[in-house]
Amino acid sequence: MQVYELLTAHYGEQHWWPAESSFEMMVGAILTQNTRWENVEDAIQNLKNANMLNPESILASDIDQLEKMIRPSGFFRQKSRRLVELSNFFLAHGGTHGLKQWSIQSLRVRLLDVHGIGPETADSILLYALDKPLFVVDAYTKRIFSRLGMFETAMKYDDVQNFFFKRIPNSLQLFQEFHALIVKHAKQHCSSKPQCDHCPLFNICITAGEIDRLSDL
DNA sequence: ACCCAGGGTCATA
DNA sequence: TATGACCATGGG
Repeated sequence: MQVYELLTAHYGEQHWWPAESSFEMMVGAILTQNTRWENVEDAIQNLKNANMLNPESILASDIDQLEKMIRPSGFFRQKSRRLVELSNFFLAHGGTHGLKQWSIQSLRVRLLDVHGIGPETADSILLYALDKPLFVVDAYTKRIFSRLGMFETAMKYDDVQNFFFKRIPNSLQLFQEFHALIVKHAKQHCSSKPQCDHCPLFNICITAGEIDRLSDL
């Protein structure tokens, strides 16, 4: 797909997800829900400093302590509960090694069954923590490609995902890079700038406010 | 003072 | 099925 070529030529290889372990990646996936990554980094650092970035410690801690550590990442009351759910799920399935034994589909169903894990969080975990090839759809993806006239913003998650499954090769590497590049582009170019210099994507700005203004045409 | 962020759940019609 | 409210902190 042409968008991928443009992005990768401009930004280079991303090598996502930024985490030192699979479990850390999963924690990050929960914490970054509708939240800037910079805030999540503070929360993760707090957990690391307290030696709490593992499922056993999270389950052993009381909820107040956990909430305090992840406060910078926002929504700390629901997210603390979600981390507990994640930890239970992680241990119940035999950790990263155990999880990797399952097929993509059964893993996805099980992840979606965890309270607080929706389609994007599930697919992110599958793609970046468990090395399962899936296309991750986020708000940026919808804005970029709807702006390019490929589909409507109102398309549902699974329909957008299938749109890409039909058009790009089924490759773990490609899926990992593609989503990372989309997020990279969103952060680097479209935060706080209506017009970007040397924009690799035809000056398509994809912040929430910008797309609303542009859609008035 | 306002808008937004690497979503998801729940209540309502 | 499909909207809307709500969650909460931190940066622009």
